[in-house]
Amino acid sequence: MGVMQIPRRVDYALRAAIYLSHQDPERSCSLAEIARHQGVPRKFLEKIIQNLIRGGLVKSKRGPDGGYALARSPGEISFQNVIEALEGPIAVNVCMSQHLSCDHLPRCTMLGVWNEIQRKVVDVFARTTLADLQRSPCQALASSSSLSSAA
Amino acid sequence: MGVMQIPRRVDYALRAAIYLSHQDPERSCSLAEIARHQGVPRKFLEKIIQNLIRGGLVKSKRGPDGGYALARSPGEISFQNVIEALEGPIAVNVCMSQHLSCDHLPRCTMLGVWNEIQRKVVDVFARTTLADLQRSPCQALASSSSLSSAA
DNA sequence: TTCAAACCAGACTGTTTAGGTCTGGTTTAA
DNA sequence: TTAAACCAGACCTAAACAGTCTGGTTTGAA
Repeated sequence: MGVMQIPRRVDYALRAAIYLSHQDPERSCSLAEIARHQGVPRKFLEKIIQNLIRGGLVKSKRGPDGGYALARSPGEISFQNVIEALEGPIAVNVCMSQHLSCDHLPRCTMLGVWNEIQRKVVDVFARTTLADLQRSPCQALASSSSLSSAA
Repeated sequence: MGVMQIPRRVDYALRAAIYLSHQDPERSCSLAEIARHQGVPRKFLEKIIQNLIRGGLVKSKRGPDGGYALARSPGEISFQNVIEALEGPIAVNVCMSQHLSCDHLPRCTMLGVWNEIQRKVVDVFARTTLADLQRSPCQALASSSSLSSAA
């Protein structure tokens, strides 16, 4: 079950970022607070957030009453930013990653298809920011037409 | 490297199906022939093709001079058919798979995004058939605009 | 100044998946 | 009756996944 499925850690990172986007940006949220609200294992989340810090998306404050806050405004943090802070560049097939060389060239007829998927996926992740989720508390059944422009 | 990357076995299955789509449908292609032409490990490919057979996409002929051929015309075999024969239903996040239940509901604001990605990915895989690849031997640098209609 | 609440860093671990391989069948044309 | 081919499933190794553990360092406050 689940080809092309995003890993849990990415889901957790996005949850954390979204949580922070709802808070006062001046306030530091402790790890425990975020973990509790999002239902994510505390220590695992800690490691994940370090990636967001190294990626410049989150800033931290140490010491008592320390914690985390977004380093930029929610409108300036895209899903792609979060995902790539953890995973590096998105590549739906191996031929999409390493400098466009496919060892089965020049006869691989699939490249166009991978290209199209890649483009569409990255497009959604790039255009969707944390700010886009701040309204709409639950859109479980919506088919998200409001988020996408026509490709 | 490679979040949301399709596994090698899916790539191999598609290669094999595409290879068969180029052959005379009455002729049986041996495993060795397919493996050689597509540069896929022979025994691994054998196991993969069994999935395609169980999925009704490929038929086999046993005995000397036996082999494999497509069970339907190339225009009636989509990427989605091949992928799901191996992997089961496509689900870009866990909440997309198990009967639309996300344990963080009703507050998960991401569902709309996953939904959109899911829809776009499945759309491409569903609309692309083996017949679409029979012309265009190499479209490495094309951005595949001919394959997609506007979403 | 010392305590403790918080973050930081990296080693470690158990389970699953990926990507194959191996062994031993069964079918069937020559 | 042989051998070329497919069939079926157990097996294997390495990596990835999802966490946990241990032991730091920083810093506000008593």
